[in-house]
Amino acid sequence: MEHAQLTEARPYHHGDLRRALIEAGRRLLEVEGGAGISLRAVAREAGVSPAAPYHHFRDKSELLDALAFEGWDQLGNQMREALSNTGSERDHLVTLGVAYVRFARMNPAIYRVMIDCSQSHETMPEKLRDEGAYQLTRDTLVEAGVDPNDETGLELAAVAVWCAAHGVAEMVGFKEFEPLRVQLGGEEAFLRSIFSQLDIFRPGRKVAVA
Amino acid sequence: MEHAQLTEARPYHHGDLRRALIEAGRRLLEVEGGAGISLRAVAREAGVSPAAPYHHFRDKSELLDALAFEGWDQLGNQMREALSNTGSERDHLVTLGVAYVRFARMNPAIYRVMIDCSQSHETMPEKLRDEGAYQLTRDTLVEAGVDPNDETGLELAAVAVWCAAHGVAEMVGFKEFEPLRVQLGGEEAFLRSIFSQLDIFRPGRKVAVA
DNA sequence: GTATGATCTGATCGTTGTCAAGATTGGCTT
DNA sequence: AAGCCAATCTTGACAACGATCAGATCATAC
Repeated sequence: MEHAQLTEARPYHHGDLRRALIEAGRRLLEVEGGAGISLRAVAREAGVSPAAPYHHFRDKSELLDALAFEGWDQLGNQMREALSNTGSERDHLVTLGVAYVRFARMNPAIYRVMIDCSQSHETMPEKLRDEGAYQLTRDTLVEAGVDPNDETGLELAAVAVWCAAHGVAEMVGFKEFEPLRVQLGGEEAFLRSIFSQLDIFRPGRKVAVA
Repeated sequence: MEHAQLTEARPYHHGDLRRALIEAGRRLLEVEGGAGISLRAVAREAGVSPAAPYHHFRDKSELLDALAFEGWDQLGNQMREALSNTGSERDHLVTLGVAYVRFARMNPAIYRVMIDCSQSHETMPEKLRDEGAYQLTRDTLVEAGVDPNDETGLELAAVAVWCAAHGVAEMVGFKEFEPLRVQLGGEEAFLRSIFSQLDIFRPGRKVAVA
């Protein structure tokens, strides 16, 4: 939150650069957007030379990984908070989905970094899977009636929820949907409507996972 | 499909460069992946100087736009084909979704370019909306029982389907899901299972669009 | 057959990711 | 307390990139 330490008498060895770089990166992502993030720009923003980051990150991609990690952490917290701020009206899943999409839409550049990192690793972000939103989703699914002993079914449902949330997060901002958005009474109502529509893929009933 | 025309006697004024650049770009996207696509590399692949493309595209982004355009076109065709190759088993929507995801997974770099371009324009790709998969989806939705006179509901449903398909396309490749994929009997079965799960967001019944 | 305008090249600029070599410094050993 | 070591930071460099511009080259309209 506080400004950088550029103007102050630069300490010879910058107390904790790694952290400063991460926060500089986050600032740049929020302000400049995803395009304006170069390793050099991050170093510049943190007040160090262009080569300094290489003592804390092997790659540019490793810096991005760190930014992504923080992003998933923050997202998890926001979803947890959203869940605890809601009454027990039984549509907890929608609450989670709305929180997810809301984060993605309010921090588009950071969210893009998160997704790109995951995809380049071909791996689900640990912060999501282990302690974050994924567990939250599974719990909520069980609470919503999914058999907790049917691990396959539970995993499948969680994947589906995540896929849907991500899809909505990335597609819902297009200008073409603006009329729909206002007609439905704003972004949140729009999101809820979309999520409510997501039964359309179901040709039969509750699928047996065979 | 055929190789480049580097080795031949270079025509002084390259017959139709614009087209050659697009196809060179497509080749690079397929082979090198999304990272290895630079304007200079495309020019190199097409056998022209690094400045040549600027007579046909204002920007690098304009070249990517053209690539994205072709991608959406190709995707539309594949979905149409998938639909016509299927019996009338009434799960046409799932067929469409599977075709969509299949394209995205078999051409990941191109698909990424498509999505990035759309997002940077904050606009739905015209090839999708006007003559492509979107209309196809709407038709299939009507066929599946959505009231064709309820424009709002129809649009909402189509958005939801697209969101879900995109989400699945981008999330379904993670290694964590490999056991699930084999357990369910391969990629297609996995996809169908996920799509079948997508009723979980529905807390009530068929949503009234107010 | 020549002028015009479109197309292509070469050279160049500013920026980026990355690396190697040298400067600086906090902390451990004795 | 002195001195050394390894971690940290800077300087300088390199290749590759996007972009621009002056000039060469060609197809074509007149």
